[in-house]
Amino acid sequence: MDLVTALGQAGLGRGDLAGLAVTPDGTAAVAIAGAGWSTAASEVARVDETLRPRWVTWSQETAQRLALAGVRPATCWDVAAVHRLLFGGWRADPGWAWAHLRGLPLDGVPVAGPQSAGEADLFDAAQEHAAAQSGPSGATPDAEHPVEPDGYLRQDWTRGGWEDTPDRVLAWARLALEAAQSQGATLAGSSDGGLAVATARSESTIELLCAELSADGLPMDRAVAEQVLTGIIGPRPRGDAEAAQMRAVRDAVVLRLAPAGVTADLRSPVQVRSLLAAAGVDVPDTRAWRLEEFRESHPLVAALLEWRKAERIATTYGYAWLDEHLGSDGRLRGAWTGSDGAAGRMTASNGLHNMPAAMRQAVVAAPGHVLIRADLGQIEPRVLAAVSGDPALAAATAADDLYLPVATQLGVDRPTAKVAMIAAMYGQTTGHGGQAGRRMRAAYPVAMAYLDSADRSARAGRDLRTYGGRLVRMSGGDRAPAQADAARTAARGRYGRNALIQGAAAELFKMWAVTVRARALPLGGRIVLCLHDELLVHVPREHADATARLVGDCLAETAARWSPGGQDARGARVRFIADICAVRSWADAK
DNA sequence: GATTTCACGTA
DNA sequence: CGTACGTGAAATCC
Repeated sequence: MDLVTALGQAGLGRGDLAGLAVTPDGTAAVAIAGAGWSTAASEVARVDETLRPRWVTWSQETAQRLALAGVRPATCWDVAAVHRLLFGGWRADPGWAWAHLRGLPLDGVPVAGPQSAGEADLFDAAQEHAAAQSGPSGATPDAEHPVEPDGYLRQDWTRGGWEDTPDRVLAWARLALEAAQSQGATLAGSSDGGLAVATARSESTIELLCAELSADGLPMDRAVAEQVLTGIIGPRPRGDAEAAQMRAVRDAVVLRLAPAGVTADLRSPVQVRSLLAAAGVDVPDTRAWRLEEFRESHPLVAALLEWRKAERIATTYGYAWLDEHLGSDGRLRGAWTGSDGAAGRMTASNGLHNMPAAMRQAVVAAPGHVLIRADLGQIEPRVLAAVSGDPALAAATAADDLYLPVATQLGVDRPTAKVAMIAAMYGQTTGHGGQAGRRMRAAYPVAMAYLDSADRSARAGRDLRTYGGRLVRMSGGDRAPAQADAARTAARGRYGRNALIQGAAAELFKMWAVTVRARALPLGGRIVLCLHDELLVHVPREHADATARLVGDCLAETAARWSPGGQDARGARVRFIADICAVRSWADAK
């Protein structure tokens, strides 16, 4: 009997949990209550298309292995992602997550997984060693049981030693299922269980998207990228000598504006500070925002700031960057994570999240395709309205430009209203209060109380939870020093209020993104970039309009589920808006 | 050689 | 008008 039939007969239906483990070579195991199968990744795809269960995985690694085999499941429950939601922080290896679920003392967890690239080699060596030791007939006693008598996961399993026999792969899948069921029960019992479970699902499925983003990459035109670089730092040098000479030429442009006889290594902040002092500019450090006020009066400063721009491109986003990360297929690739350690935003490496704006013109759809660019408008104040349940602020979200009704309400102009709102959300350090600030308290007391509460808790070292249920740890670690001075205490308060807004915005964004991922697939649409409040979807040109509409529809649906409002005591419905357009190049947006 | 600091790109 | 992240080079630590 094939797997689809067997699972169907076993009663596995849409959305039901099914444990899934995949070995590096693409062999899979599927576990449901009371039964399990060893199979090929391609069978996982067939089951997904016909029965569409929610696959339970330990971490994004499973999705990465599936993506290599061309398998892209619709949904999952990722134990690591849900662990980060429930318990905060970044660490989420199986042994660590398991100990949390079982309520075991954390100092007893046997050995952490690899925490840095530097340890990867040791980790691999340990894996090989374990595999060599077990051998064809050398299974150690209890090797088939991943759980120790004391309740912790066995060290050889958490290190990856489960991959050597089909039975062990299956046991690992079964254990993931068990972990997920435990996590689900915990979430369902939390204060807003419905939202928490929904958040756990989107935070999980984002891990599938991350694996796909890493595998697919961002479409980029190498010739355009090289043109951009040529315009800023000159043509590609032919060798190290030429590169050094071009650097020297760029340096000379700045240094000839220095006082006679004075020179410096422009790459050394200490020497730059001395150089500036010799030119009559006395600054405590040489950061751009500090130098900005001297740009007009001192040509040396202006030249230095221009030099810094070019130097940034040359060192971080130059030809070496293209050579290293832009594939011969015209895709820029980096690793993606579904949630960072603080508020749970997505992160990406290799410059995907901090590419200079000038380079956007090189981000171009493939022939016959377009990019649908969608970015959320004024996401943070709208999120504040939703998570705090402030009826007056919720009413203001009806406007396309939220700051206009806020300005009217406060009796100030729009720029003042905007500054007052942002100061309230993130905590100002200068010019405390002010008239606009006092009026904010009067006009939006519920929202302000929400922020004040977050600020107080954070300063006191009490943990916070975002609207969707992510734990933001403020206790322990150096985030809450016993003898905090006033400045550090205030910084913790700002961190806390920011984490609740940024974190909730990230949760809404990810729920939107996984919805778009699912709905755009039949049109051939693929998300190719997530940038905190902005999505890029790569889609065949003939489906451009339909995809643009779909992205907007997905936002409306997601917002309605995420922040119901209207029919209950929460008050007015919060409106979320997105600017959506179809473009050939990312730079053409707006 | 590893870690910290400075600086700056993105949101 | 604050927070977050990732990166690279210099400075510093061990």
